[in-house]
Amino acid sequence: MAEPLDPEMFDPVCPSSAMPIQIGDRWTAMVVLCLEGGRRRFNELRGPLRGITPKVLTQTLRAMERDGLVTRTAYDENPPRVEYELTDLGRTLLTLIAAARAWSADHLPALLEARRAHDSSPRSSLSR
Amino acid sequence: MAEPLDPEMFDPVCPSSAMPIQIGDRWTAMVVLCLEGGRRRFNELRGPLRGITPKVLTQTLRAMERDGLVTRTAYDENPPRVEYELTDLGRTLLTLIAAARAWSADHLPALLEARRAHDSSPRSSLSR
DNA sequence: TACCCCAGTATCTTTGAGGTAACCAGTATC
DNA sequence: GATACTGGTTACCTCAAAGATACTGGGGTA
Repeated sequence: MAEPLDPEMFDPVCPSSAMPIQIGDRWTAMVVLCLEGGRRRFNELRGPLRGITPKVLTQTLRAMERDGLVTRTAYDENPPRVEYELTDLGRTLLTLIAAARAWSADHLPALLEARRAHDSSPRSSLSR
Repeated sequence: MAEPLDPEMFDPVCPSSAMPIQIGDRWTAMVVLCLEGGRRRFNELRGPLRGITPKVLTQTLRAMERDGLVTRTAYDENPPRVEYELTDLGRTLLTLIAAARAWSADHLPALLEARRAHDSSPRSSLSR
């Protein structure tokens, strides 16, 4: 269906610790990006989504299905096969995600530097 | 300094239940919008941020200060006075927030309709 | 003397996000 | 025939964050 996903496509250091922008749940934007290239199976998604537990992936996908962002297709086979695909509505999030990534590219270093400076300032450990 | 803030500027129904885009913590984007028109005092922010408790507002502002998004200025007066103001970095979030709001204006109705349809579908309460 | 103001703290309860482990039904392996 | 494996999902528990409620402090006002 599509190229295999790059298991390193997301930096495990960044996700929610630094990135101040979030689309939907913590993993929604990454799922959208994983599905950008076409439909994917459940365990195919687990690779790039470093450290996501199957439970949380199920929750995320269910919520996205409910919101009309992805479709879920289950094939009556053995072993079972389920494929997820972006809807047109889900695809509209791509531009927004691109804007968020552009912001990060432009401004995240400044934010991290401010944080570092604040944390290492002697003032940050004193009472106000 | 600036016009008083409209206490109805945010819809208490929407916040995180429907809006699939989030900047920073739950309240960060709203704080940025409140500060867009100029510096504001602590209790001035509590009005439009319907239902925020002082504890959470303090936490939010402290985190934003740490990240270099706002500055905090305390005046040694009685009663005490503290003012918060957007930094240049904080101001860069405005375009991103505008993009998120534009997405919502364009697509949120479709998302909510998908959710409503899904929830009222008999299938949603059956086993898979 | 009592009370109010502002900008927060302190304490407790509730919510929910996430981790671990098990499940199912069929298929391959030994 | 018994065991292990497979993919997707579920049940159960834990722990940190969010929220509700109440209180602080110190000068100004009645």
